[in-house]
Amino acid sequence: MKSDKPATREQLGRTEWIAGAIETLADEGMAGMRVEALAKRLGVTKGSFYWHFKDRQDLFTAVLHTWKEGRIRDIDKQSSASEGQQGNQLMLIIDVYSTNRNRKGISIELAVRDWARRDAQAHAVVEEVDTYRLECTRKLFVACGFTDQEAKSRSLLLYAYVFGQSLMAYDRYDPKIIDFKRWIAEHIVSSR
Amino acid sequence: MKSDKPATREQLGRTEWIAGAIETLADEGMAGMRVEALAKRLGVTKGSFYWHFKDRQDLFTAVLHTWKEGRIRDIDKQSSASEGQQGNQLMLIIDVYSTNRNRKGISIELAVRDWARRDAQAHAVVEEVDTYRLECTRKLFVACGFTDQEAKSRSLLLYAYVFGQSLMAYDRYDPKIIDFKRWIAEHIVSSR
DNA sequence: CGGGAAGCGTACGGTACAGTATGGTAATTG
DNA sequence: CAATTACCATACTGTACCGTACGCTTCCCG
Repeated sequence: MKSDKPATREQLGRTEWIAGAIETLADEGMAGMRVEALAKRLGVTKGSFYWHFKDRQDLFTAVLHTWKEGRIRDIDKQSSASEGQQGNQLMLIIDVYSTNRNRKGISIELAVRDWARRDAQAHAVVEEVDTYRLECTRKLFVACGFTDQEAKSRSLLLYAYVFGQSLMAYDRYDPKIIDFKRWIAEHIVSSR
Repeated sequence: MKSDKPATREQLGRTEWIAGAIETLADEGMAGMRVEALAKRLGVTKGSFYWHFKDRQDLFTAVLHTWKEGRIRDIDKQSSASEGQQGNQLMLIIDVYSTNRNRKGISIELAVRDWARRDAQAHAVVEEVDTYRLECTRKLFVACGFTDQEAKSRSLLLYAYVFGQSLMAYDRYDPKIIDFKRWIAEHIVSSR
């Protein structure tokens, strides 16, 4: 029987494997999601992996599920704005994805989205997350006084911008890039 | 000696290999850029590949160079707007990257950008292309009457939006998505 | 204390791929 | 026509990986 209280385990479980896989996904993308490479990273061999997982696909499914749950939780946290602070909250969402403070999160985000371009399962998860995100920001925009249509448009613009921005190489474009980013954020959240 | 007039060749050259590689890049990403797989696609064996290329990296470099040249040409073409038509030209640029009409081009774009996240050479090429694009749209925005600062901000927003938009899965968000896209395009090009 | 199960290491077969070596063929050139 | 060259196929080595089979250890439970 399984111990009811794993408590302070020293051995690996699915959780640790999934966490390691997500780390690797951020660093190397799907190309790094190899059983033996992950095992090396965790300091074990693949004997452990095939104990906890049926095969690679089993891990992939678990990674997607874990990522989705994490995103949903983050979105819920970001959407809980006190009355009258919805505008600031939207600015904060943009900020989280526009700065280097969240480097790892962005890397995972991009890796999963690239994955989703060729994998139906990943695509479905991204679609769920996107729908949830767009819906939550829509409510924030509506709370800011925009019509439902405009709120939806601005939500789409907001997320498309932050994801696309993290794909570009604009470092040498202009040293005042930070000012442009602020202008854009305000232009998305407010009217001009 | 090399024939001065290759004329109607039936054999493969670097050009055909590069073209096939870019096709594969669009379909499968960097994961598909394998010598034997590319050879199969072209109906030859890797004996041909290692005649025309030193190694894989040689092909990669050539692919990046070819892609860059193509982008520069496209950008030049897009930037040559007749007087007073710069606004429409900007709308057209958004349209090209927002519709399924340019599916392959977008796929290549995303594949190269994902590549650039882990490869310095690809990153440098993307940076050149981005800088060139941002500069050209900046001029168009300036021609529309915006200040230089605002023109730069809008250029960054424009490209970040189109790239990010092609990363998202919003098909089930709202059937009127096309209206939202139009609103966004106008909001980026004009003021509100 | 004996036995079973959880958890992991090791060894193996099979596949896919990079790169090299070398051979074959058709066209070109002297 | 003989020799060279461009171009490609084939065969081979070495590596990396997936998945399986099986063995070893540690712990728990009766």
